[in-house]
Amino acid sequence: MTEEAFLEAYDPAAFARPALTVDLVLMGLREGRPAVLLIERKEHPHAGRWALPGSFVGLDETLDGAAGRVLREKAGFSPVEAARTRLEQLYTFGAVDRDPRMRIVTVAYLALMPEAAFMKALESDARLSAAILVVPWDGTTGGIVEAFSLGDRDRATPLSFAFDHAEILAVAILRLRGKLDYSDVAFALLPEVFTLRQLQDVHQAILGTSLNKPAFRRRMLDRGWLAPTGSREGGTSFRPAELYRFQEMP
Amino acid sequence: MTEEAFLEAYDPAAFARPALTVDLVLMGLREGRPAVLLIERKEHPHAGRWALPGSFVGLDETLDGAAGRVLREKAGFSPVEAARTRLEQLYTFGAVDRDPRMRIVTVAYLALMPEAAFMKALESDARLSAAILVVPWDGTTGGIVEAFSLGDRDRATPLSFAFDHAEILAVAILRLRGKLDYSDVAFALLPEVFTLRQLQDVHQAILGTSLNKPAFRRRMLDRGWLAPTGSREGGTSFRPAELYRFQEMP
DNA sequence: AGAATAGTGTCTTTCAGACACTATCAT
DNA sequence: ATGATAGTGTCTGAAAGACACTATTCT
Repeated sequence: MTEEAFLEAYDPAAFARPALTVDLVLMGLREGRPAVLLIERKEHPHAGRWALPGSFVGLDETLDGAAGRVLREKAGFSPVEAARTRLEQLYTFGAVDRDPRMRIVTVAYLALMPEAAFMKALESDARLSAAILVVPWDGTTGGIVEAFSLGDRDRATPLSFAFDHAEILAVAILRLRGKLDYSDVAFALLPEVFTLRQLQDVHQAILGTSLNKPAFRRRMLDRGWLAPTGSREGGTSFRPAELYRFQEMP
Repeated sequence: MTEEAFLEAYDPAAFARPALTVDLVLMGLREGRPAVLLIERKEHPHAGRWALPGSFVGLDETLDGAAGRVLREKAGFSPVEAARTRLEQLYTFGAVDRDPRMRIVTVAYLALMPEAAFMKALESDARLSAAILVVPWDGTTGGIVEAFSLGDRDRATPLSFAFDHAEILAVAILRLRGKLDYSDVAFALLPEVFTLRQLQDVHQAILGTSLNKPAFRRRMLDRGWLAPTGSREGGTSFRPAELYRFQEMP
């Protein structure tokens, strides 16, 4: 916009333009590590490789709207579940040759959900598979993200990604790490009520490091985001932990 | 991409698609505050309002490439200057009605430059004007950005923005604040060599707060990003300060 | 000498890391 | 009682804020 020569282009079809899609990093936690939902491509190009679920952006929907639609159409979320999922724009990828068929620019989104919703989405659509992400801790640089099928216990054969989706995943993990301790992203990966131990596990899974227990508890409780529910977890064979609920800053 | 029904769309013109642009927040510092370069719109819509420089994204250029082209074509940067300017993707705005003429999605970029380059760009193109940004310090929320013409010393009449460009500016300021103390963004607003006082002024201008001098110096020097040049600033009527140069982390 | 800022020494407070300790629950 | 984890008290060290002080340059 703000183009002087714009008026000449008033006919929307006058100029060739890139196609626009959204691609979603559907992220949850499995086995104490970040995990994503992927689709195995059946057609060319990149047949047999793993891709993020996505869709074209319609003329009459916002980017967030298109991302929400993918959540419902491709991950089997009900409108209520989709509204409860934390959806955040990540970055826009526009390399000229990122798709060999034609010029496609994609707006990547990060969708965070608790483990239960992650598993439900996985089961809702046979095309979806879950992959565990293994991210080397190399400080702040992009780093290479490796993904392994949930069944691949030995982490023997890493999955290969379609298009630039490995890059998108690397950006997703980095963003998550960066926002972890000043925002409330971690709570989007937890159920409604949770223990402090679970919260610490989430942080550790995202950071890929272990954290000091007393310091972590102090920091979390001092922040004022946690409201004790008064009840305790059940089903343990040891002392059950207090359950907390996330509540906005006052 | 990753659309099953994709093959049906193999004809690039088959589906109506949003137009795609880049818009640039050309940012420098003036009078100890953040300032941006804006273009006053002459045509409808939003004639008389102030807009960010931007352009459509060509089929054969990347997003970063299109942003660099705007830098050269609209801000009069030479290729060398453009390459030296720090250009960073900010966020992608896709509200359906953000442009009344047609559906346009825009990828916003933040371009940071030292004061000299900022003034040179301002003078290179008569259509460009500089505006001082006044951002209320309301913690982390979006907040309203007000802009005033460089000549408007009393800050009497705020400029009104075209399209959603006020929102884009708010995101830009917030991003800058967020990255200020873990990244090297501040150095992009300073000349090659600079004093610690100038560095502190940049931080204060972006944050909108004043900072503790000894603590600031300690933090900056301990980070290891500053290399003393051995020479001192000139032209002062008092003790001249040591000049430093930014150098990457080892 | 005086003015003005550069640059530092040090005290205090705050907070993270570490470790050990106590508390509580199921079996 | 035992085992296992929840949860806390406290020491230590690192780093920020505050304040006052010294240092250096120009006029």
